[in-house]
Amino acid sequence: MSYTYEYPHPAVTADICIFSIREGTLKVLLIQRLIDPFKDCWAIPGGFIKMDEDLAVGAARELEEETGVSGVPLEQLGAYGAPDRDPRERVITVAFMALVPSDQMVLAAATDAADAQWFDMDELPSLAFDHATILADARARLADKVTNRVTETAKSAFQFLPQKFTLAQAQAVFETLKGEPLDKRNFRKWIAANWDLVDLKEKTSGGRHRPAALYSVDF
Amino acid sequence: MSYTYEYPHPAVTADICIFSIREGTLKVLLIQRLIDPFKDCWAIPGGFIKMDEDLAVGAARELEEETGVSGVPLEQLGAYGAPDRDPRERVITVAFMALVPSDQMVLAAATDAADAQWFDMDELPSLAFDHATILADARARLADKVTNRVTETAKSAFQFLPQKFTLAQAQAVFETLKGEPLDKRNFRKWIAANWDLVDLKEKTSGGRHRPAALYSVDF
DNA sequence: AATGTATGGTGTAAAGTTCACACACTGACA
DNA sequence: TGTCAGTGTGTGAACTTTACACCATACATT
Repeated sequence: MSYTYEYPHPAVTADICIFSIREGTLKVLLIQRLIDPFKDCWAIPGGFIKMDEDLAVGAARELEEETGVSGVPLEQLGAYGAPDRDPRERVITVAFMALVPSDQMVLAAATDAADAQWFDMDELPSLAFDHATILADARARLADKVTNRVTETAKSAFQFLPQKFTLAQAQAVFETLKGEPLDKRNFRKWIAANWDLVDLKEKTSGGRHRPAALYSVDF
Repeated sequence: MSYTYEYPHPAVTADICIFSIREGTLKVLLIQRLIDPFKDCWAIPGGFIKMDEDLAVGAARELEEETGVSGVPLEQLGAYGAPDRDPRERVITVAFMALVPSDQMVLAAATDAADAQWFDMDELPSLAFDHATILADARARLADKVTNRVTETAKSAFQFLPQKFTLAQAQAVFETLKGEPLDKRNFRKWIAANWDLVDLKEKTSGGRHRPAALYSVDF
């Protein structure tokens, strides 16, 4: 089967930066490429957009195919289209990002991928194509979104917390996402002002310290 | 000549929202389509990306081809790719926006365009494809950029002012771009704080009122 | 010459936001 | 009963944002 056009057409892909928190640090999901170009190289997951699907839908499909995750709010970062970003042919990619809870995830290396792994954002391997640029842009956007406005992205931060959580746990999550330490008192004021926290009137126990109050969040 | 691929490829275009101020109101440059689909319909200028050019370069080329304007800082808005946005074939477009001084512009209807005209943003015709959506997004972004940060976009606001201008003239320009009235005293504080205004020690004359001080701006 | 009119030009106070910062509390454990 | 480790709490300074009203000056009109 082949497809013929009167004028040259670029290929269009969607690439998705999937962030998560594991072991208290910010991770990104990368796949190891099975085929050239950049065979064996690590890359952010993504793939070709089908002719009858919307960009966000295609990105979600690729995301689900390669990681098993669905239902995450994808945010578009923009299009990346330097002429030589793919050595095979002209490929324009539309980048998306998502923040997902990693415990719901089944890592399964799919087509075109030898492996799929979480990488610490501080210890990235060298990446295929211009993925390092895309990922850096996504990282900056993530930090921006998470604490500035009450967005879908910020909501998903709570996915890293158990149903009942302490404010210290919440602070740790937001610090990881933002990439910088936050002031304890200011953080508590912020979270109380911006989210609907429910004081569960329960306390943690078992720590060698004063018990912490447990909260849940309503959206 | 034809181009054949193993898998189907979408076409990729760049569309550019070109804003300007004419007669004190915000205008956008539209072209009237010469060919189907949407023949005779108005649309934002744009065209197909060449295989060897960067997205922004392609957008700049289309912009120059269709309007004669060059050297404007284009800002990417994002990709729009609903499967049915173009009835012919799958077309994904990358939208850009720019703010240009309209007096440097030579309006020349080019290939695919029967006419090119400035439209008042408050009196838009119905637009081809999903251009109404793109344009609405661009409008919102413009209002955001212009007064919030000292960006390239904000710099270009001064292109609508003569070299020597009064603060009232400047305020009118910024109000037009932002789409809402601004407080006179607060505006004067803002512009003095954020831009390097040079007091030319000259005054306007001829008006039936008190003369105004003239300024120029250094970047 | 006096008056009207149209625009130019100026300051301050209140409200809200952001940021920095230090110490007492309490349960677990030894 | 003492120490450890993390919990929990309030205020002031700096800054930003917003609201708001009156006199000044040139020209035109009478």
